[in-house]
Amino acid sequence: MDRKDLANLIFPNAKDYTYYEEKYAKRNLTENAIVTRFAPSPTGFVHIGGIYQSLIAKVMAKNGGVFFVRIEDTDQKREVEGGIKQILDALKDFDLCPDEYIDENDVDHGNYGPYKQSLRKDIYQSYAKKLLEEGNAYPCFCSAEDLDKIRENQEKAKERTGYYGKWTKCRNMPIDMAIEKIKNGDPYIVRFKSPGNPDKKIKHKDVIKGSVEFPENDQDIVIIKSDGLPTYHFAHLVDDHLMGTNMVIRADEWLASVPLHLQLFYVAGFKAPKYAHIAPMMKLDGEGKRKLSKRKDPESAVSYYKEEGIPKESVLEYLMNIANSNFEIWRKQNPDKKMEEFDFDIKKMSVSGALFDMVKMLDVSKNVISKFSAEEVYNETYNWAKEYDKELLEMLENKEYSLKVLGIERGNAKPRKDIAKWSDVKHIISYMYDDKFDKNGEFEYQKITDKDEIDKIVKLYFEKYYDESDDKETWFNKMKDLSESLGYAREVKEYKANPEGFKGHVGDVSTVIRVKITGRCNTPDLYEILKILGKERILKRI
RNA sequence: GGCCCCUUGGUCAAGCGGUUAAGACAUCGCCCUUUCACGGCGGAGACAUGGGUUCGAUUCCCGUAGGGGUCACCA
Repeated sequence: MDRKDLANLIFPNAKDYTYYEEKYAKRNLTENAIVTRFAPSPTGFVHIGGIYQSLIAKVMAKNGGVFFVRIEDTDQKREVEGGIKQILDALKDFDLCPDEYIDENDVDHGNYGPYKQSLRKDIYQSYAKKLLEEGNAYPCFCSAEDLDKIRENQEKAKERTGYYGKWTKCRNMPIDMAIEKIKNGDPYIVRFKSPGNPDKKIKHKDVIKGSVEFPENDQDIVIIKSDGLPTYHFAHLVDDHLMGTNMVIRADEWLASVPLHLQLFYVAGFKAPKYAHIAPMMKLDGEGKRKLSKRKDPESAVSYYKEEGIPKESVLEYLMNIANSNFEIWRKQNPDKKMEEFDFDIKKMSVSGALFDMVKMLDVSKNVISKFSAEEVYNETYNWAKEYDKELLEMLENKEYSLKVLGIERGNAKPRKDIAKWSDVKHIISYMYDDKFDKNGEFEYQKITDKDEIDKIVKLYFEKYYDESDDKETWFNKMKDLSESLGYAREVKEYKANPEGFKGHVGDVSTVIRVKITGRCNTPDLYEILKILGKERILKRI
């Protein structure tokens, strides 16, 4: 009885791995094209970090490379129904559609599928069989209790924990004995037989982190679990080899596994990909920082951005900012270029995690939205409202009118920057809608607060000065005339030069009109507001 | 605890042995402005710490402290 018999006993039906080597031909790409991937688990939660990773993967693959998505569903306990659709939808929402993927109906798009690990069981088993035959893997019969015991002893002896070297029980089990146990029906899993020596170091050059040095791996990690599915590590080896991945872009929590992964590739005889470990986004928590957490931080979910109405362009711009900080300088110089034109350099990515700064994200978003046309703002807000705000939706039903409202101070050289997210819009424009405006509300006036004075100003203005057909200059001059007639300065400068000589200035007076008509002391251009409101509606407000 | 990585203003960050140590967000002041926003100008604000190496260290080396990651039949 030899290793081959053992391998055949464990995987009697597995094809020889060479079958897959031939089936999945090497990709025919230009020399520097990057093949990379996003490999999420369908857990029902899409983390913003996944979008971040995909963004980077997508831009890395843009020059003739391939960006594919592979669903990592080997842990069936964590799988959630509809998880795949959620992931795909999220990518689509952010314009990050992969070149190759599997859809929610298990239909593959691409020639290197299945792009879902639970559908690749046979493939993994073929490769596990290969390792078994070569003596690079072995069945392990240790129970959970055995493993606990080993760990206990290790802790007692103050040695590293894990299944390795002298602590292993099954690594050197005679083949005949293993065969007998299997035939006997003893439960087992398959382990990798690590050739590593932890006294030796391996040097690895990470694309982002640079040179790192680790002790060699000597852990005999599990490659095939008792359910017949592979562990992440083994699936990574097989899938990324077969799918032709040449750069693995993943979260930096994987960095510590690099010695293992490199060893796996080496032992299997395959060329290892390059690794780029990206630092996670962090969040301030008391004194320290921690990763953005699914449980504690709503902004960790991609759904948050959709719900808040933060446009995808804003999120993407902000993420690009974090990824390559010189992006914002480029953006300033190239305000109208598409983000794809930015010369992204993965080597410039930060090695340590940045605090996620929502204030800055919203600032980025204000800039992004300020470049939108009124039509675009309208459409986006409308779509958002359809799903999240019925009241706003009603306000927007009159498109022609809404377009006017949203178009105030928009489209010129210095556009308004007051909208950071679609959920802001209702509050920003509400006074332009009569049913949202309560003329008897408690308004806060700025300088002039005396009720009689306010009434006097308003009365006089609408009786003597206001004319709907005035152009802006005339309107403005009349405001000055009004001010002057009541003892206020025509010009602010005039007032500042001689504050004793006036009751105030034209700004104070126009603020009274502004508050009376809008209920607010801060609004965009009052002339435009009055114009859009129209005489009839205005008079009802006074 | 073992192993690994990191440490420049409140935040994100340029910097690669000699700089007045960029820029952005936030903050403050001024200007512009009939309000606000925008825009312009300016202010305050940083190289964690102790040793080396060097003519000279934010930059290189070692230690200390702090932070983060990882040590599963989870990914």
